[in-house]
Amino acid sequence: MKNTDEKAPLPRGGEKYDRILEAAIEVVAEKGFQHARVADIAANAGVADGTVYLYFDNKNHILRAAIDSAFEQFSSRVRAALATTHDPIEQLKTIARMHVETLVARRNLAIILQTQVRQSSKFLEEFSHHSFVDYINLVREVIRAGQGEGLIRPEVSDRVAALCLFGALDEMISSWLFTGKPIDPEQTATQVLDILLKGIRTRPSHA
Amino acid sequence: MKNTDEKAPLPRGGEKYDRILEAAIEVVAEKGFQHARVADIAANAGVADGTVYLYFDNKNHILRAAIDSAFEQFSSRVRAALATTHDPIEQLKTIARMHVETLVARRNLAIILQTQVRQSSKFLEEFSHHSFVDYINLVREVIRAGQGEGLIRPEVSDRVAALCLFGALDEMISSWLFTGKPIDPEQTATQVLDILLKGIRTRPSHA
Amino acid sequence: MKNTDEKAPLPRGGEKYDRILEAAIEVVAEKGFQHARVADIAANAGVADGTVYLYFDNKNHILRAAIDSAFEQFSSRVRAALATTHDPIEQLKTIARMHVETLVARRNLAIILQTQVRQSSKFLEEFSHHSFVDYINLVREVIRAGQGEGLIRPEVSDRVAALCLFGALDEMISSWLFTGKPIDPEQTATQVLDILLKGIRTRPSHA
Amino acid sequence: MKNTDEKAPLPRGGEKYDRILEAAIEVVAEKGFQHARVADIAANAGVADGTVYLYFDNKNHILRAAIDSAFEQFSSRVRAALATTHDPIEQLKTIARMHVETLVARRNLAIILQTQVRQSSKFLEEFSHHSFVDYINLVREVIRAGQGEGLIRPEVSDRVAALCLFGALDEMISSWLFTGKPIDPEQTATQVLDILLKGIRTRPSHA
DNA sequence: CATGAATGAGCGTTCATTCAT
DNA sequence: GATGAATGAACGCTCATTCAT
Repeated sequence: MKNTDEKAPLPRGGEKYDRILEAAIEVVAEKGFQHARVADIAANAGVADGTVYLYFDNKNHILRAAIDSAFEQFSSRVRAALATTHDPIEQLKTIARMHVETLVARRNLAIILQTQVRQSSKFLEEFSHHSFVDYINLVREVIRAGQGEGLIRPEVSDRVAALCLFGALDEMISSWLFTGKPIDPEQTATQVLDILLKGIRTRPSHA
Repeated sequence: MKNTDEKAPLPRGGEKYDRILEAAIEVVAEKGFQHARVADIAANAGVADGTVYLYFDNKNHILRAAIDSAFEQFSSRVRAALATTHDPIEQLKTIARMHVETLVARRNLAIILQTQVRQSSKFLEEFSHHSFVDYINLVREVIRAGQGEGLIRPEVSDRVAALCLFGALDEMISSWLFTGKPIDPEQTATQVLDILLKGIRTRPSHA
Repeated sequence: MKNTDEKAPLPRGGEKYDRILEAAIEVVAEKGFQHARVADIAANAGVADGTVYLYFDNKNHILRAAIDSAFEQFSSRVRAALATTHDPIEQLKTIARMHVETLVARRNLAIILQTQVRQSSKFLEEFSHHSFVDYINLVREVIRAGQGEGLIRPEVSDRVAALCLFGALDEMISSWLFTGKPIDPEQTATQVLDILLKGIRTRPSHA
Repeated sequence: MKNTDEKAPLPRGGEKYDRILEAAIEVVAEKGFQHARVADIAANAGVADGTVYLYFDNKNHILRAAIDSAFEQFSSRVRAALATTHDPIEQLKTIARMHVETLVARRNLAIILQTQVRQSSKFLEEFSHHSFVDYINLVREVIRAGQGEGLIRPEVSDRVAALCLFGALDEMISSWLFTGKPIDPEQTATQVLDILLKGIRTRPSHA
């Protein structure tokens, strides 16, 4: 006889599922995860408190699902965009631009990524860090391709380069959120990439 | 009748004050701010629960004081180190190395800076974001000095460059904390700075 | 985003509401407001601690509601009783008798009125002093009616007379509670009213 | 061998003792007993927190001593005043006048008597209700004297009459404290006594 | 599937009291 | 006697989660 206590798997989609996810992003961005009450999220999604638990195991899992979903969406959009060119340098530009554009366009998501993601991986039961690693790997591949084509210095670690790019872009977003000053995604991405590609030092005259 | 509601200013230092601060850093790094109970911090500091409130207004202020104090210590140590050379490039190397070294040496502090600082400035009553800005400004000054001496490209925004440096270093620390793999601060700093200074692109032959 | 901070109005009645109110009167009469724990009240009402907060904003409001409700019930019962006669003297007798009878019958309520009401109006957020004033006004009207009919001395202030009546009755109740000796409501009311109506002085022979 | 754990009796007087008592009356009148912190009282008296415990067993005892002392002072002043005449009616007038005058002159004390005394006898460990009974007995004696001289109706209970007088005066004070309107002690006492002595009813024409 | 009333564990903070100096 | 830093028990309130309807 099977253990009938096993819980049926929760529905991974559906209209209400999405509404709850959207509501969670909104409320968590507004108040932070700890101060976002499940009741708030439910109210914002237009469902009863208990309904939330028909779609998610618990509060932590809502945030986890929201972050995962955001990363996945972003990752797949980037992958799609990368298909339009084979020039690794152009691809890096595309990544940088989309990164900034996406987060500037979805401020709530940006707030959550800035404030909650690091929390998540340590204190919420391990959000699938997976999707973040995926994204970084995407960048690393592009860099290695660039190295293969002789466009990027071979002695540079693709891992370090990818982290530098991500970290720099992230810091620009962070600064935008803190200062509140509007930024131009195109220009911001260009500035960061310019530095990453060419460095800030003046070219040694004829070394 | 004297107004007995005014609170005497709390002691800013002293043996117990320091013990509580240290305990807070340890416990918060371990469990996260929300799950760190005041009772945990008190026990860890070897004082009674109520004693904490002889030194801090409330739980939030403990974390705030810990972060502020960490930033201040770091900032002043960096300033001191910068005095040993006047070469801006060398100074940037010093900053990068000390940044990584300090956080690798104080893992708990690194965890808090990674996981709690962004939270703090948004959801706890504004930790003095001040000390962070101070640090960024320090880097900007060095960069501007480098531009003045013709060592750094003048068309680069010192603000963007400083944020890129900080973001990149931060991401390396973050990656270290997540993966758990030990890193060599010296080498890490060198790698990041190499990229920031020279870029990742191969030198266009003789364009 | 909807403002999820606005609180839905709490239910003003219902079975649980009443049970909590009754429990509060019992516990507060027994231990005093300050020593009455919310947990005590909840246990006494047979509900969980948190349930109390589904019906009342906070501990203070429970007491407030209890006092208000008691005054209102009493006030309306007295009003009803007054309709049975139009003789102001008889009406005063009715008021006095019901006042003593009601509180003797509900000892817990008497205790609360004696010990908590004055507290409430000064230190808890103003219980609706309103219902007390209502009661005093009722007495004043009866007295004025008596003056209109030439039954009560016109030079007497209706306010002072009403306060004297209330104060005297209150003191009898207070004395009963303190000494613990049983009293006969009918007789007590009669004695007090006799004094209020005729005074204690012997009639000056033929002045 | 005697039990050396016995506590030495606390000093019942002295400059600090009085200062603490005065401070307690002020603070308790202002904030209520429960919200009056021992630290407030100590600060107001200009002594250290711990010093309070050199003179009083605990917080409750401070209030108890304050109330007792007030009643005793009042009682003895009244007794002295009563010696100036032997006419019981005049004596009642004196009592009424002094009662109102004293409390109007010492508003803080009036507040405490209104709000804290009833509390005391039930919830603070029995303040010496004694001093209150003393006061009531004083009035009863005067009334009995009046009855002996044929000035006061013999069928009236001296206990009830005394309680009526006290209750009525008390209610006038209470009304003053609540409404905040200034009152004339002389006139107030006269009005109350007029009612107590002659009643509010018009004299039956020639019954 | 959906509801939302009910639950109760959990914790930050206060403050009367003590005692080493 | 006097001090005031330190103590730690006590409790109001919140909110994630459950479950009868």
